[in-house]
Amino acid sequence: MKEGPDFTQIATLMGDPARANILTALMSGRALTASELAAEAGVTAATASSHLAKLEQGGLLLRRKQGRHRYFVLASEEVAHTIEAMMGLAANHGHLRTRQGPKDIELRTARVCYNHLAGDTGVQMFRALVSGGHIATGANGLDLTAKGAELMQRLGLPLETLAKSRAPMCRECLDWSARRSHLAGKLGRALLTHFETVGWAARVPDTRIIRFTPKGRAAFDATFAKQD
Amino acid sequence: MKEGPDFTQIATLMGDPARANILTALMSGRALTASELAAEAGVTAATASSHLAKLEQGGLLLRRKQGRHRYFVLASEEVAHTIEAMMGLAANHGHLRTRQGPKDIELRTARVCYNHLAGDTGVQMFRALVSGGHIATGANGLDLTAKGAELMQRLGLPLETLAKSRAPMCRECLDWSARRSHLAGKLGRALLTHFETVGWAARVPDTRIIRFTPKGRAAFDATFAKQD
DNA sequence: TTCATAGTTCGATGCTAATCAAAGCATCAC
DNA sequence: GTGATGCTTTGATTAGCATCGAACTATGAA
Repeated sequence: MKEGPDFTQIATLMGDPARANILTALMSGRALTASELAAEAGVTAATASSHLAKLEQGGLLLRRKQGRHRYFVLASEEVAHTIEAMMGLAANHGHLRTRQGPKDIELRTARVCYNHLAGDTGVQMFRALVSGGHIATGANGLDLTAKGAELMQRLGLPLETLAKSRAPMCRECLDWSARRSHLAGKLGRALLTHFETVGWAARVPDTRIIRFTPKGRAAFDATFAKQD
Repeated sequence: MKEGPDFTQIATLMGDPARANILTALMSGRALTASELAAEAGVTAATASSHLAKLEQGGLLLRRKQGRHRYFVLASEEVAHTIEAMMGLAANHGHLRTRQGPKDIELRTARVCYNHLAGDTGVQMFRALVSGGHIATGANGLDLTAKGAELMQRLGLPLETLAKSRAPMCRECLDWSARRSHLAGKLGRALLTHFETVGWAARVPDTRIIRFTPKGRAAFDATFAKQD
């Protein structure tokens, strides 16, 4: 018995409310300082510092020193993916943090998941890319097709730069709200960045919400048409 | 802030060593009794009972009453998937439970993940199915192609029966040891059952290990050839 | 019926870990 | 330098919870 890796430490780290708040805040993909995270978690700086040390030690967070600030980010996309999976279980079981408000609806419509687009809009994009034959399952998992590369060129994504790093181009990430896959990986990140750069969408400050402009929404829908 | 579902309860449930042992044991996909799980977790029946109640309450387990026994199983494939993700993080960070022994190697070669085949062998099968065009990404995620259906017919899988339930036919599950996808979903389950039925492989009692017979291994490799 | 086995509930115990205030470092501004 | 800000360390306090033995309930066997 007792087969397989021991995940108790990781689970314990995620199981404390203050630490869960910290992790949730970092799901926005932004680097936040220790003080910001303390406020986010609703604890004093001392307590937060202790939590952050543990999270870093446990491999969930990375710490970057910059002047007298310490910035924290999630350690990897895999960590983000696991957190989304946990949120999925929680949502499934009715552990929503708040009553469904307008904010919650916006979250479900479009939000940041670590560094890529999630929510209904993210799922819509994923399905459109698949249906259009722009991404397809290859021997190494999901990958960009030639047709897909063409589309990205047309949109103006710097594919050559993306190709340089060895990280996977496409990854699936299970969306906690829509309960379907959306696109993660380098491409997912690049697309979200692109939408922000060209002004189709912008993040609502201090939240994970992404808000599309009317024009941006129209352009997005034209590019990634809804599937039945 | 505090956006998204609150996963602290779920994480806390997974974060206790006794409960983690219980969950790990149930990753074998078998239904185990309260006493068996108590032994597995290394605690008394009283303690285990308390843990099992909490796990059921938290939606991670299902309880089935049968005579004077209570059988427990994981509540869903999604729960299994989340646990695998946590194991992936843990393995990545060196929290292996034991030093790499022969048992560990067997686990990495072929094991049960909830109800389907995982480990190198599971990954091999997944890649072969994808390369051979037997499964492909469709609008609703991974799906069996016509060519794939043909293969399954040839193997003798009861596709009609499978098609009846509304659960997804194919799902990807990230393998904690190989760090690649293997096949879950109804098809994944049916294939593993098939291998056992036709005697290609058998479970090692009281473990998650699956051991292939020499003949079974040969047949498996012929059907699902290793990819580069 | 009587005994044995499976599981749950209860109460007591003890340990772990979250928390904060205060003091200590480190960095920046002046 | 002096003061201010950001963060960490230390030590004391406290609350929660895992644990077990023992009593209790339910099912099955003889």
